[in-house]
Amino acid sequence: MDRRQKKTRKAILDTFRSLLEKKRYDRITVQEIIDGADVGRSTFYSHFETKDMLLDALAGEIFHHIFEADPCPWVGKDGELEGKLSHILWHIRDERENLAGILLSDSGELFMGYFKNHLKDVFTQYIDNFKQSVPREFLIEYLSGSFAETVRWWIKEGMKTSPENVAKYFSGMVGN
Amino acid sequence: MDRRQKKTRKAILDTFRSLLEKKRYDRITVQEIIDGADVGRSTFYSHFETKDMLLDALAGEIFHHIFEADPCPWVGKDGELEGKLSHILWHIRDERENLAGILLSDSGELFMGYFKNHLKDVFTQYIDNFKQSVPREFLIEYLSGSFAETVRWWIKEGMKTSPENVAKYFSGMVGN
DNA sequence: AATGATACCGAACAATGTGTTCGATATGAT
DNA sequence: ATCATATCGAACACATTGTTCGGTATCATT
Repeated sequence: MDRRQKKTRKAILDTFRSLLEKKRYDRITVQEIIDGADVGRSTFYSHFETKDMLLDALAGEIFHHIFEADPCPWVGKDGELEGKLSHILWHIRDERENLAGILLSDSGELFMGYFKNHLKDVFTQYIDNFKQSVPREFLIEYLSGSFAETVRWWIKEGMKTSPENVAKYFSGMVGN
Repeated sequence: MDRRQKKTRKAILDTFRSLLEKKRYDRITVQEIIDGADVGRSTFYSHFETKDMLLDALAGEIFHHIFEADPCPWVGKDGELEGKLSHILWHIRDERENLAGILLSDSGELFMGYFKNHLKDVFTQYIDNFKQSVPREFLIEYLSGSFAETVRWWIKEGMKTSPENVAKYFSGMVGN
């Protein structure tokens, strides 16, 4: 990828990110973004068709590290759900500067949506181990929402608890 | 209140509501609303300062019946949390035509936010009965989110289960 | 260092939406 | 019947959007 492209792309995403921490997504204008990034109007549109696609791109970059990252040595047993969650929590802590500002912002709900979608994939993979006394689809929806909410709380509280304990914590919360 | 005011207010709110079922909140323009409601531009702004305030008004009307309504005879014990939740679920079922379209729409997350805020008040009232092995604030946040998610699932599934069973269901889910 | 490709700039553009104002009209309450 | 006021509708200045295009700067390659 051309250096110039990388540079402008980064400038746009960074500006967008910092704007998101200050005001709601739908009040942010393309004008503000290109002013902040010091980029021409046409340049912006050559990188992103829409403001929505810029949002997708940002969410993608943020959650990529957390969910697509290679398995880490420092987290043990990865076959079980609790291990996987703990693994995810480690990555989240690594990204806390990037996540905190955004998940706790006015547009936080937006990113919670992306977050929950990723989590749904995870739980979909790991949920077979459970005996399902409730509909599978609901269980996945429920667990994703609950875990996302738990993480947001964790971040808001300053991540005092260790990832492993949060995972245990959560497991205890949802029972089974 | 003047008949004319009531009429236009209703026309605006109804149009807005039906637009919300078709497209995302932030893509809806005032122009579309006043066209649909067949109302003059200045009239709209004499009723609502902002599109956001229109949203507030709509959310207020929808959730008012559910949360502010008088205690009902057909629901028994109201002192306990499960009874209260069951009570709320009854009201939700009464409002299902109004709720379903909106909670399951593209702007559903927006209304889930309002919903969760109301629930937070409820849980805040009823939570003292619990021994708190986890921070109270988190517990409230967690329960509100979980219950809201449960309700959304309930609505999506066509409300086959009875309110009492959903309440029990939920209680079982969160343990304690 | 020279060359060709291409990413960027910046100005201009039509189109659409916003929020306000104001006099005229219609409909309400009494 | 009278007075108050809600609505209309047109006009307004202004902001935002998304596109176009010729010129300029920067890149990768040889």
